[in-house]
Amino acid sequence: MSIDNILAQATSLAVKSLYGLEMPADKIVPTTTKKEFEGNLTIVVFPFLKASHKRAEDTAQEIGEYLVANCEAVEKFNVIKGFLNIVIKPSFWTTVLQSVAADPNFGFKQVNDSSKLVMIEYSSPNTNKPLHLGHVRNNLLGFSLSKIMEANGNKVVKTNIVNDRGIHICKSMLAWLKWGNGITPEIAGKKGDHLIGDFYVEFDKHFKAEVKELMTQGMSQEEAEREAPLIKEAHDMLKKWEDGDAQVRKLWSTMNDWVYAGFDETYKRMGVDFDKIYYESDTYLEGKEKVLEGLDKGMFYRKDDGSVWADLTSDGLDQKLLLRSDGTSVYMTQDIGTAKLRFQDYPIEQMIYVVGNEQNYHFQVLSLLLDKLGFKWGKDLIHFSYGMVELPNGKMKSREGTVVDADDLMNEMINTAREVSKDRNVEMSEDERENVMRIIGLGALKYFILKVDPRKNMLFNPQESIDFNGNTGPFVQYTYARIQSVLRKSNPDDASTDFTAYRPNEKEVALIQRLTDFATVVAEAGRTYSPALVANYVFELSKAYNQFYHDYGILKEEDAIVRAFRLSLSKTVAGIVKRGFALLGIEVPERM
RNA sequence: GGUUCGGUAGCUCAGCUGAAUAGAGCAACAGACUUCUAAUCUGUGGGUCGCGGGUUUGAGUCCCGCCCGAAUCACCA
Repeated sequence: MSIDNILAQATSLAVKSLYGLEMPADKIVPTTTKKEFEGNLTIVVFPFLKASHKRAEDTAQEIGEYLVANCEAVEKFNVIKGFLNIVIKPSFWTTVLQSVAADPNFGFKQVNDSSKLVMIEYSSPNTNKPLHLGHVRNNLLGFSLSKIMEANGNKVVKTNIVNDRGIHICKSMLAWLKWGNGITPEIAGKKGDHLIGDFYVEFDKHFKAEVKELMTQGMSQEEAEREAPLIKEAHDMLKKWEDGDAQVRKLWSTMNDWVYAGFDETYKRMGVDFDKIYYESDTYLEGKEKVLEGLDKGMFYRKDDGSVWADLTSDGLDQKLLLRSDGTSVYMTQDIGTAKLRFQDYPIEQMIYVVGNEQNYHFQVLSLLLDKLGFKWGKDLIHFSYGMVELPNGKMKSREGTVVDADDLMNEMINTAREVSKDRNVEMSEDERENVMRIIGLGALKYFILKVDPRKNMLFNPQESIDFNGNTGPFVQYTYARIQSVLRKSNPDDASTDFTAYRPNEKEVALIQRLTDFATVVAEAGRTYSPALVANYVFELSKAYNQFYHDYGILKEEDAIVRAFRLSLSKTVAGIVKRGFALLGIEVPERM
């Protein structure tokens, strides 16, 4: 049990015994005492005044006296206005450190057979272009969320739904046929996803030219965009694809395989993975079935033109199209189909979709529809909605060439890490150096993205935003590397020295207190689906450690007991930093 | 217009279920390396928490209204 709980329970007993007030312990939340006052934890006594019928100061005084007399851990207290500042016995903190140090799973809940099964969908790329900065945010959030859910005792299945069919894919295919001259990723010396992306752009270029030409001949823009020969060809191709035309299907699968090879490389570099991948080409027909089933049961209705709709007006929403008049699927239908397959494959108890906030309405509707269709988790599905990444001159626009490519970005970050560290002389092999630069570069990128509240749009300034000092990934990584250096140089005998009798000083107590916060933060991050909480916590912990490191010697300390204590403290901090960063999908280097 | 989400220091952001004088980082300025890693540490300046009401002993936080910004409201995905 944590010190917070102990104190809360003792206080609960105190107000019961002093004032006859029934106040459950979980309603009393001791806070960390502000650093300008003496004390470790503070209890605000205002809520008790109605029962005590005394002034705030007197009430605090009485509770303080009760705690000193009845609570083992409390040493003394002071009162300022309605704030009861409590000093915990220093010896108590030593025990706390020992228990945290001894528990490699401190703060995590066990996953077992009866754990809840949570499926998390993230990434969800299209196969017509490479991953960009928006996907980076998505991937990092999704992966981190899966780690956080696991740490909170859930079984997690990470999944990805690949949008591998549709008109946009046909555009790339068509462009490749027309202008590709049989080129392959091998011949081009280029990742497959980038190659296909180039053809998508190529299509757009020619298409625009055609539209422009038709418009000079007097067509309106909409008309021209509909009548352009290229788009007609693309539509023909889509029709052939849907009819299962062997040639088109073969080209389709070849080109998609190129893209998947490219994606795999990017995912691997980024450090994210999936337990199960679904493809829209497999799921879109399933959705249609499910919708027709719903139509039979009278949940949906058919218009005169044959299209099928859901009426959601009673839920405060609109009419929503589910099948086109020609019987083909729309986006919503596909998501229903995917849900159906997933439900067949796994006993899902909770579903989390990591998808951008431009889809908020879509998921509101999806939740209602899945619920109507009888999916247990439909009503309570979580749309983990995150904001867009903006650039200094606005949004990313592929047409204007302002898309930040994921592969380029990661390479740039690693190069920056090399640049920043070129004057440092930490000895390591070339292989290790390369790996460390990778860890630091990616760490900077991941931390930068994950420390921000996911709901907010975030600004990415390639020149200025990525810093390696201050509140950054490398700052935290440095703290870890620094501790490892100390541990490497320490005397093994110190590790076995008993320091139970040691009474830690103020800075040390503050650090231990921070360490115990880890459990609270992990739980809170799980409850609110917030990697940012973990990121900010690990930063605070690192900062507290760096202050301690600056003020006190560790190996330099002559007293063997103090030395042993500080080594244990350092080692424990490093452990929590490493585990905290692991929740974010960020690695830590042994030296840097 | 409807719905959803944002607005905190010059910039980028914290601020959990209400609590002490609203905090970090960057940028600016001034300091600390013969020392366990200075990617560090210390200090200074910088705020009408979008605006106005309300609830409360107490509001950046909760409620109402307004202003500004974003997303969305397709037989696109």
